[in-house]
Amino acid sequence: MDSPVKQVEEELTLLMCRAQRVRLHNEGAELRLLERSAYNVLGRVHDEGVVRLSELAATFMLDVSTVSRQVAALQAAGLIRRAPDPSDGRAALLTVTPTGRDVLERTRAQRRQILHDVLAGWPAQDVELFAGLLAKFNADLREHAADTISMLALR
Amino acid sequence: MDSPVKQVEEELTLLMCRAQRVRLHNEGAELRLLERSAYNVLGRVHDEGVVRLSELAATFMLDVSTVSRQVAALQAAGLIRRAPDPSDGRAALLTVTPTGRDVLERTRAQRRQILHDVLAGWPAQDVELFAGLLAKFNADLREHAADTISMLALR
DNA sequence: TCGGATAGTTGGCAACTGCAACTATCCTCG
DNA sequence: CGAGGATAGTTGCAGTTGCCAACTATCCGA
Repeated sequence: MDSPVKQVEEELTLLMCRAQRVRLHNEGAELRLLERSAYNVLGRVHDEGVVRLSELAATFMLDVSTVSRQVAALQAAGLIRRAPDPSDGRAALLTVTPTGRDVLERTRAQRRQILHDVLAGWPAQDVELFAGLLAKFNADLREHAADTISMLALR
Repeated sequence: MDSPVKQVEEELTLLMCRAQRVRLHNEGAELRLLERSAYNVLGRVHDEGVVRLSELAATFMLDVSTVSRQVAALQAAGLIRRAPDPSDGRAALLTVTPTGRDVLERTRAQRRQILHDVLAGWPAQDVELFAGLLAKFNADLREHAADTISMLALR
């Protein structure tokens, strides 16, 4: 096994472990933003414009049932709207409400600011490179979905 | 907010969400390997040689209580050994047992193989670049630990 | 029109996490 | 040297996330 792959594996492992953190108790601040999971879903719905639930699940490589609950919560909070799909009575089309859009924008700005600070010492070129490689990696992950799942999850 | 940072944020978000997958039911295969969390901890202990629990927690940016339980499980499974720290009666020094080492090696080989497949189409140079940037990112994350936590977890 | 596929939902269960409270040990300072 | 604060870990408690399986409703091809 060649060494760069080994290093990628190690670094990804570390990064993913860190990402496991779950934020609780986020009430209190008047500007209460979004929880991790909600942010992911809301952000995706926003970027797609209109999506189906099953499409979201595929993107995130999550079970539809998982996404179903997250969407339900977002809808209850008034951040997402579901409209019946005129072409398929089983499906629902998800869109972001104005409120949802507003909350998302604030959350994103905050995250980007933090990331901006973390990357402050990086040459602009490296940031671009990193962005490109991450994008490529995500794309390839999705193509190898079946294998990938075993890797991420570790069977 | 400049665009490359934005893209990094988006790609990381996607990647992290995918990493949320938790694998259950991993019994069945005779070569039952490690679960995600256990793999992370075991791998780190192995690489460090000897570590304290609190050190692990800092590396993963997790609460010590969380790591405490993971270590306890690994110990119960006979993959990790704890020895009292001769220089500090409160602390314990963690090391990997021969069995643990064996299981870890198998798991790692499998993961690397999968990653190898995902990265099959990449020029060797890009893989190296990616590895380097990930490492740099992880290092910077740890320096900005306080901010980082809010970002990963989303407050 | 009937039966198999598809979109989502819900119930049940396990894994992770964090915080707070608690024990045991360490260490500094009077 | 003894007291009190800091530090290493553990445990109780509760919340989030995730998967699978079973179920409903709809769609679509024969």
